[in-house]
Amino acid sequence: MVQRKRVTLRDLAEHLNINTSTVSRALSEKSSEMISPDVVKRVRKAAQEMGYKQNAAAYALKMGSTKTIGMIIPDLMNPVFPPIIRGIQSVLDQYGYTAFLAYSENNEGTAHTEVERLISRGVDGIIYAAAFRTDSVVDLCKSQGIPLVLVNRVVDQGDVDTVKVDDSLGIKMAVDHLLDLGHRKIGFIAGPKNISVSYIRLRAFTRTMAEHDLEVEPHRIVEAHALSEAAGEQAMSVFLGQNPDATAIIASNDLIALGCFTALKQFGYTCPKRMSIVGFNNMPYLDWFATPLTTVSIPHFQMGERSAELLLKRIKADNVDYNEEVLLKPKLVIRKSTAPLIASKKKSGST
Amino acid sequence: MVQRKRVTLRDLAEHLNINTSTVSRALSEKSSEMISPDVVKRVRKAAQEMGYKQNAAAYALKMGSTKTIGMIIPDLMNPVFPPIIRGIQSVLDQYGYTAFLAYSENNEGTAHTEVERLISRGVDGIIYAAAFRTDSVVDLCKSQGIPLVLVNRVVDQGDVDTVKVDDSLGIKMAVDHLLDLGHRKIGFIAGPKNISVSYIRLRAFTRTMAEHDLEVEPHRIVEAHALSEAAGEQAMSVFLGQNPDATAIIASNDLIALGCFTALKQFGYTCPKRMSIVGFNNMPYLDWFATPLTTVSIPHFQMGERSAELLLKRIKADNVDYNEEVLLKPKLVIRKSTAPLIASKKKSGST
DNA sequence: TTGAAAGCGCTAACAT
DNA sequence: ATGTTAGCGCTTTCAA
Repeated sequence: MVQRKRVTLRDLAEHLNINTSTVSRALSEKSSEMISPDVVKRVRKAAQEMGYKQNAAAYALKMGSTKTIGMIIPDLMNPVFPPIIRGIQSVLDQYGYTAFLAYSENNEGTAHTEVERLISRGVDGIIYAAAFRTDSVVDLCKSQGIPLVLVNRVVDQGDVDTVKVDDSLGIKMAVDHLLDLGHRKIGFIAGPKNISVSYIRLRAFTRTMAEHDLEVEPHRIVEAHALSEAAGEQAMSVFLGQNPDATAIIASNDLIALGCFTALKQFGYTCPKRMSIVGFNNMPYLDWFATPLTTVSIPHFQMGERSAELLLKRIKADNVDYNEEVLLKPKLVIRKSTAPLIASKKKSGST
Repeated sequence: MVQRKRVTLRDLAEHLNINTSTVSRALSEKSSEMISPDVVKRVRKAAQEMGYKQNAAAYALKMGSTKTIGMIIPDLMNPVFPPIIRGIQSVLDQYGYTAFLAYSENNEGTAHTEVERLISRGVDGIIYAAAFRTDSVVDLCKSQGIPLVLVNRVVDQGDVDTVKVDDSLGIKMAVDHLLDLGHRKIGFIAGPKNISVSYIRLRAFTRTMAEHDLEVEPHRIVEAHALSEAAGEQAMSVFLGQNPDATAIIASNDLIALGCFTALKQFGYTCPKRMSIVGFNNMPYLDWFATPLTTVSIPHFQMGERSAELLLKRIKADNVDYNEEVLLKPKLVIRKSTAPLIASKKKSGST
C-alpha cells in the first residue's frame, strides 16, 4: 500500500463530504470546540485512517511561523555540546518545536552564512552557542527581527538575551583549590581572546590571584590558538619551556587540559606529582582517564533548557523590552590531576 | 534598522517595477538565462541590498520538496553518533539540504512517533540509525513513500537501503586476536537481541569460535538489557558469577565494555592481567583511559557520508528499483585491555 | 525577454 | 455549527 501522494485536508473533506475549513477546525485543538462533537470524531477517525499529516510548509506559509528554531554550535565533536543540545530539545519538544543544527566551525564567517541559511529556512528564533566577543550574527538577527539567545558564550554588546555560566566563579574555585593545595606558581593556558569565555576566564584568573596578593607575571600565561587538544598541547609546550618552576596550571577548557597532559609527558613530567592540572567543563568520561582531571563542572543540560525557554518566551511575546541574562553556577569536581604541593627544596621566598 | 517583515519577491518586484515572475527567474540559477543580463544584474543587486531571502515554506509548498531530511539516532550522548551526524551533514551541505535530528531513546514507539513528526515536517527522506530487527518505521516510510536509509543497524526484511559495517568481520578480528593471545575461555556480553548489531555480533562470536573448534557454552554468554554502561556492568556481574575461569571477554560495544571494567573491579579482578576485554566502536578518548580499551574501530564519519549520498540518490530518482547495501570494513585497534594469557596452573584439558 | 495568472495546502475572517 | 473565500510567497505554464 504505497501512497505516492500525501493526504491533504481536501482529500479528507471530499471523503467526508464536508468543507476543508470544517476539517481544519475539527483537527485543531483550539477551534474544534466550535464543531459538533460528532463531526470532530468522524473527521479525526478518517484522518487517522487515511494517514493525514499536516503539511508544515503550508502551515508555515499561512501562519508565518515554522515552529522551528536554529541552533549554532562550534562543533558537534566537542563533547560539551551534546548535552546542551539535548537540553534545548527537551523543552522544544514540549512546545511542538523542532530544531535545525548548524556549525560555526569556530569561524565567524561560517556562522554568519549558516544563520542566513537558517533565516531562509524561516526559523522562528536562533540559539547561538558559538559567539565571538564581537559578532556580526547579533546584528544580523537584530536587523531581520529574529529572536536570538546566546548560550555559553557572550558578546561584548549588552543588548542580547544570554544564558551563561559564572565563569569567573568557576575559575575562582579552581584557583582557590590550587592555593589550598599550597601552589603559588600557577600558570594559565588561555583560549583565543576573541572568544568571550577565554577572555573572561583569563581575567578571572589574574583577578583571583591578585585578590590573594599574587601577581601573575606575563610568562605565566600562554594563549592557545583554539579551544582544542592540539592547541593546548602546543601552548603547554611553550609554557613549560618558559616556566620550569611552575607547579600548577589551569586550562581554559578540558580539551586544552588534555593537550597539557600530552605536553607534560613529552617533557618527562608527571601529573599531579610534578604539576597539577585543572580543566573547565567536565566533559564526559573523565573519571575513566589515567589521570582523572580535576575540572570545573557546568550544567550543560540545564543551560540548554534555560536558553530554549528564554527563546520561546521571546518568540511568543516578540516585543524586546529588556534583555535577560541567566547566570548558572558551576561546581568544582576534584579528581586526581591536582595534588598538594610537595615541599621540595625551598627556592623562592614566601611560605 | 529593524525590519519586522521579511522581504518578498513582490517587494523586490514593486521596487524594480517588474513582475514577480521575472524576479523569480532572475534569482534562479536555472532560469536566469532567459532573462536579459541587465535585468538579472539589477534584480540580484536589489535582492542583496534589501536583504531578500527565499521563503523556504513557500518554496516547499510550491515545489513539493523541503530540501530537508530527518535523522533518527538512539541518543546524542552516545559518542558514536556525533561523527555519523557530521558525515551526513557534510554531504547534505553540498546539496543545499538541511537535517532535522530526532531521538529514538532506544524505543521503537518513540522512533515511530518521531518519524511521523518528521514526515509532517515534510522531510524528503529519512536516515534511521536506530532500527530494531523488526521495525514499524520501515513500513511507515514505505507506506508514505518516503525514502529511507538505515545506518549502522539493519532490519530483518531485506528490501531497504542500508549502510552498515561488517560486524561479523569485526567480531572475527576480536576473537582471532584473543585466540592469538592464547585465550580459550572467552565470554561474550551481548546487547539486546532485538537490535540487529547485538544479534549479528553474538552470532559472529559463536560462529568464529566454532570455526576454531571451540564450542561456546551457554553460560559464557550474557545478554545486557541495553547497549549502555550500566547494563554492561550488570551483565558482567552475572557473567563473572558464573564464569570464574574465563580469561577474556568481548563486549557488544564500548559502553558495555566500560561497564565490564566496573564489574571487574568490584570482583577485585584486574584488566588485562586477570581478564582481557575487547569493545566495539572505538569511541573517542579511549587512548586516555586508565586501561585503554582494545576495540573494533568503525568508520563513523564515512558511514554518515555514504548514507547521505545513498538517500540523496533515492530522493532524486524516486523509483525504488533495487535496494542497495553499502558494507564498510572495520579495523581492530589493539590497546592495553588485552594481554597474552598467563600460563597459570593448568586446569582443563586442551593446550 | 517579460507579464499574467494559477495553484501548492492551510487557516481565519466573514458569511450563513 | 458549517460553508465560502481569500491569501500567505513562490514557481511555472501560457500568452504576449
